[in-house]
This record gives sequence, structure tokens and C-alpha cells, in this order.
Amino acid sequence: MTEEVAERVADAMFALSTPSRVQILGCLLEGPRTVSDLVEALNMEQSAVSHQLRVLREHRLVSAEREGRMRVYGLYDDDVVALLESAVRHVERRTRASQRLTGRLRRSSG
Amino acid sequence: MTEEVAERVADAMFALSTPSRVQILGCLLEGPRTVSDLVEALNMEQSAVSHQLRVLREHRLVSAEREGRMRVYGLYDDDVVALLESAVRHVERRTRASQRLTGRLRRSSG
DNA sequence: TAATAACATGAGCATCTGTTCATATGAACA
DNA sequence: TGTTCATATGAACAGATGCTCATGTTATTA
Repeated sequence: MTEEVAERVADAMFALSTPSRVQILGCLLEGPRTVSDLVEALNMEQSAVSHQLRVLREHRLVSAEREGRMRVYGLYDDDVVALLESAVRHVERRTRASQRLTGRLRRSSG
Repeated sequence: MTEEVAERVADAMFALSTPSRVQILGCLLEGPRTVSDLVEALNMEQSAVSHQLRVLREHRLVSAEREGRMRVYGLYDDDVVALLESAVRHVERRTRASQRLTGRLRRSSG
């Protein structure tokens, strides 16, 4: 893996490295949403949501369209869906692995 | 997506959000490596490598075995390989998409 | 055109991160 | 046992990050 690829991977993953951003993306996974929708759904301040949406925009994880005076955000494309899903699958596998592990520990040495 | 899942995803992705850590993982993708191997291959200081290896260990992305006075690191399991590969695929798709985009821009408004 | 609604943006601050420097640990070896 | 090699760890510091507060921008409405 070249240094440049490593930087790009890190840059992309950085966008997913904060709970607030992941929550926004998780919300958009269900369909396009307005900023106010997100503010209400995620219990965050409007300014915080806008700031994080900017990061997500700059990393091309979401895209926006005007609609009147609102702005409707959605996942940038199917590649983002795929990336999100593989990330979620990873933590799900990790969760199951932990459960198996603690189960084993419980059975063996208490 | 629940708040807890979002936190776990963010936590996992955080481990991949730095070029140095991604480079280490990229190196380990080719096979197990000693700390000195990594230091040499990545042109990083030994202390920096060890610090980042700790982060990767705590996030269960790598595991270590003693071997004499060395320590051999490897990717934690196949789930990590899958995660890494999907991340790399993502940036590759993004790169191709950018090339198509700039190509289009060149052709149209120049 | 003034007021308002929806959103974006800049400044500032507390916190976190990655690195380096110095030192500790632990195994092999003289 | 003392030394050396391979690695880990703690302190500290510069820079980055995420949030809030205040304000700017753009589009609707009175």
C-alpha cells in the first residue's frame, strides 16, 4: 500500500470517526433528510449539525439539494452505502466475537 | 442506527483515521511483521510505531506474539482484512470517480 | 422592503491526538 | 550479574477537532 493510498484511506475514515457524523449518516441511510430533520432526530444543535454536514460534504459522503429555503441532504452515492454497511458489519462481528469471548471466559476461569 | 452502534462504528473507524496507522495495517496486510520491520518499512520512529500499535491493539485490529525479544504483529483476524479491503475499495472507487469527473469538466467547460 | 425561517460560517475555547524525548521493561548473552 | 537488544510507556508539547455562541446568507412571506 503506497503512502498516498494510506492517506486517502485515513482521510475517508476520518469522516466516520466521530459519533455525531456516523449518526448523521445512519439517519440518511433511511432516506434524504432536511437539516432540521437531523437536528430533531439526533438531538444536536443546528450549528453542530451544519458543521459536521460540511465535513461530510467535503469528503463527498453526502450531497445536498436546495428545496425552497431548506436543504435536503442524502448519502452521496451507493459507494457510501457500501462503506457504511461494511463498517457496521465489522462492529457487529466484533460484538458477536466479544460475546463469544466473554462467554468462554465465564465458562473457564470465572 | 442506535446511538451505541454509532459510537462503536466511530470508535472502530477512528483507528483507521490516521495515515500512520493505516500504513502499519497496510504493511501487515502482506504478512506478520516485527516492530523493527515496521519502523524500517514505514520510516517512522520506533516510539511512534509502538504507540500506534497500542491503539491498534486496543481496538483489536492487530494482535502480537512474543518471539524471543521481538514482538511479531499481525492483523487481528479476517474481519480486519475485510474492513481494510472495503476501505481501500472505497477510496479506489472515489479516485476513479474523480478521474471521470475531471474528465467531464475538461471536456465541457475546460 | 422588512421580517422571518432555514441553514451556513467564523471565532473562540476546551479537549483530544500524534509525535518526540527520555526512560522503563524484559529477554538474550557475555 | 551486567550489558545490550527489542519494544513499551510516560510526560510534554504543538497542532487538530468538535462544540457553542454570535452572526451572515439566502429564500419565503407579510
